[in-house]
Amino acid sequence: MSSNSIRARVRQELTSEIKAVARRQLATEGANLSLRAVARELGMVSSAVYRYFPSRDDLLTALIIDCYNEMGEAGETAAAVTGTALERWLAFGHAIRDWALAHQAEYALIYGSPVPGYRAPRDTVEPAARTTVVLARFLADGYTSGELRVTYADDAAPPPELETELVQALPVIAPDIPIPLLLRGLTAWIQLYGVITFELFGRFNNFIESSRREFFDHQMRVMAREIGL
Amino acid sequence: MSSNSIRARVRQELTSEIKAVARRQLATEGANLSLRAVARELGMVSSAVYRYFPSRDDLLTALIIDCYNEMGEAGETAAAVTGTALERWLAFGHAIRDWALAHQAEYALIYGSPVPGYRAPRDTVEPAARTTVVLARFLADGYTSGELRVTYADDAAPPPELETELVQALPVIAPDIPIPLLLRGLTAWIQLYGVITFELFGRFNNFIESSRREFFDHQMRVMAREIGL
DNA sequence: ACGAAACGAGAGCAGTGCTCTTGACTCGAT
DNA sequence: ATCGAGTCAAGAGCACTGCTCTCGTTTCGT
Repeated sequence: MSSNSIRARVRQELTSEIKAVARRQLATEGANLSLRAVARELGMVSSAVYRYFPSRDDLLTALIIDCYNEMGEAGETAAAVTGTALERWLAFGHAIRDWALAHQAEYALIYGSPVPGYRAPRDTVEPAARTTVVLARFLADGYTSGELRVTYADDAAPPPELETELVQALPVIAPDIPIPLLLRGLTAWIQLYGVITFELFGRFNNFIESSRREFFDHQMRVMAREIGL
Repeated sequence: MSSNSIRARVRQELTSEIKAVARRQLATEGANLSLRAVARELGMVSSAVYRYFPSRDDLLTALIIDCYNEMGEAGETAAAVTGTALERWLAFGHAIRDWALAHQAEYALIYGSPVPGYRAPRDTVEPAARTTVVLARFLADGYTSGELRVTYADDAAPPPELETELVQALPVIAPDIPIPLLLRGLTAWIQLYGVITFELFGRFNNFIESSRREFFDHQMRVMAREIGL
């Protein structure tokens, strides 16, 4: 059978070996990592790498997909922990942040500036949505189970254009939650990644240095109250 | 006098011309713009550009400083508008967003992923702080004038390590405001740039498309209430 | 008017992504 | 066991990059 042939196995191993080396290079070179340097480190010639990834962008795509999946899995397992909704929310947030801190270059690759000239293929959108799906499910479950207790009494009503667009997107995001809760969830979503991005991209330098984890935790608790925890 | 010599004037003009071309290239090539391409577009040879910028990184630094100053100026003039504190807050936020939308590559350069291998020199920190200074002054003025009415009754107390670090940083950021207000201001600060970053980096694609301005406005109003407007 | 400094142009070096060709290897089917 | 097809690593080569150095020329301050 072809899938177990020597060639297929070697190909599989070499493919992940290339990705591993490329991810190590990502830390120092960022998105413009050198395919030739990867090949050099693996003791092969650059043209050989093209047997495994038809272009540098395809290698980047493979890395991006892997990173999205890793972060998504980290978020999923954290959110699946047993405990109160608040505990699960905090576990989720810290899981995302921990992964980002441990893989700064990878986080920059998937959540930082878009790589110029790179067009993300369709294969990336599903892995990219994993963490967002966790969050949406968290909101939906919390709402139907009653764990999220929010009163939207003094919420500013969204302008009609925004509301219709949100209603339109609701079925594919988080069905059966009210628009005000979705808006608050979006605030929390943006805040979560906003804090991480600011932290990793140096916005807290010479300002918040030793208590960044505490700051993140505080912001996540503020957002927890925002979504009704 | 040397500052009025032909050479000095030509040098001044060519310097800004190089920066202008480089910024145009920024849109298509991002942070890895080509010094040679810039030179080519200006009809000179690549080595000539090195008379004006000793390295590509120095050219990037010049662009970064210019961008910080432009955005800072946009924020300053917007915040100086006459009106209620809420109006000034909204004007500030939209000014930042408008500048970012009009200069997407430039925004990515200063607020996106750190350029690998690039170390920002000291000259950049003051321009970088301009928008933040506007915001800090806004908080301080609003607090002393009583325009910001916040009750911190059910605010979660920050952990002591975070509080001491914030107290330590308070004098250089926004003197004479209480820590709870500073924390809420940080939330608003992060949210402002978080929404813009998500919008520009494609996080809203296939989700919020035509009502992005309304969404941003809504988030800014949520944050306005957060800081007591 | 003269020496110094600044300047543009060109050649050159090492590196890059990518293509094409060449020869060796492995595979599945006969 | 053999043989054609597909796969592989290697190398040469193209156009590009940042950067350095040298070489005449121009401009400056004195």
